[in-house]
Amino acid sequence: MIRTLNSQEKETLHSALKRKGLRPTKQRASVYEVILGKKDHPNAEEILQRVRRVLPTISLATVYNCLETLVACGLVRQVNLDRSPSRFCPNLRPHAHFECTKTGAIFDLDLDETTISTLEAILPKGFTAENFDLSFIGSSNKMHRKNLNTNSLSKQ
Amino acid sequence: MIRTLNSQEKETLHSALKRKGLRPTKQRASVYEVILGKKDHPNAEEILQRVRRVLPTISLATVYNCLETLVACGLVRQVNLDRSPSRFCPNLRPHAHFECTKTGAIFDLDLDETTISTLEAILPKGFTAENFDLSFIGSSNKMHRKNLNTNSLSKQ
DNA sequence: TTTGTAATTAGAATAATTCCATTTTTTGAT
DNA sequence: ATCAAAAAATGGAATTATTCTAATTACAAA
Repeated sequence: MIRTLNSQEKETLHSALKRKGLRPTKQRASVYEVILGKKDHPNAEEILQRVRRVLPTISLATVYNCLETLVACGLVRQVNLDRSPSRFCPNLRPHAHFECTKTGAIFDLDLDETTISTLEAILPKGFTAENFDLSFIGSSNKMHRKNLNTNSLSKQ
Repeated sequence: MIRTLNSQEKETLHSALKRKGLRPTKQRASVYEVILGKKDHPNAEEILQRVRRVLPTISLATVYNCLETLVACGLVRQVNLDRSPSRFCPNLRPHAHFECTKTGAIFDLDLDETTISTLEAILPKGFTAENFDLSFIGSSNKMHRKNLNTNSLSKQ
């Protein structure tokens, strides 16, 4: 069940790479494809397993290289929860993460404008944030569906 | 310049340990002392260096053990920013962290009730958080004073 | 005081990630 | 197309934070 990039996604990838003078290799495309294909916040090792179904000889080092490139190009986000291996996420909207202690599932929680303003207001004068990270840990009654193709949830 | 625990701090430590059936050893007291003494969010290695001024033979493994114990007792908090080594913090009030990209300094940003409510309101129905982590990365014009004995800042 | 339990210790082991040297691929100029 | 230069991929070694293990030491209660 291997999803391929549609032409719009391909264009997004190619132009983001070109903007930085980087080449659109099949390894980079496959890693990007895997991250878009199943939005379950996989780590590098899991991404390696999935990419190998298409490129059986890709190495873990290359997966790390591709991930670094995709993050630097702003195409995917690196998510660090506590000290567990970094996970990767294609959701570029402002959002928080929720990790369910029962299932291990990670959900995106989209943030509305009001909430974002409240977060910005936490900063004292003289502080400028270029980025923030917000995560919750707890339990939820949402099932962790194997093929969930979005896990963004909003309030209510 | 070695600070020692005052009687109230000693009492806090001893009773928190006793509640879990753990012993108040000099290693645990020293690690706690170091974390209270300079609120600059040191990591395990930095804590080792500081504790060794008092207990020259303490090992890194013991520092890790003591930190785990103190965190489990709710006396200190473990702060993970990205994938850098865990840091430790004696501030038990609800707060966020701000890491300055210029100086590396980490500041506590205390959160008021309204902000905490806004954070809780991010969770959809069916989600219950037992904990959250909020951190900012950016730059600030606050100096990183070597002997800053508090780094909590509030809005304004 | 012994005696069992807990804590400390040094060093080995682990795990995620990065680094390094080599090979392969791609690009652009001819 | 052909070749040279640059970039990327590769496998394996190195690094780093942390945990584990086995042995020793300290402590508390009987």
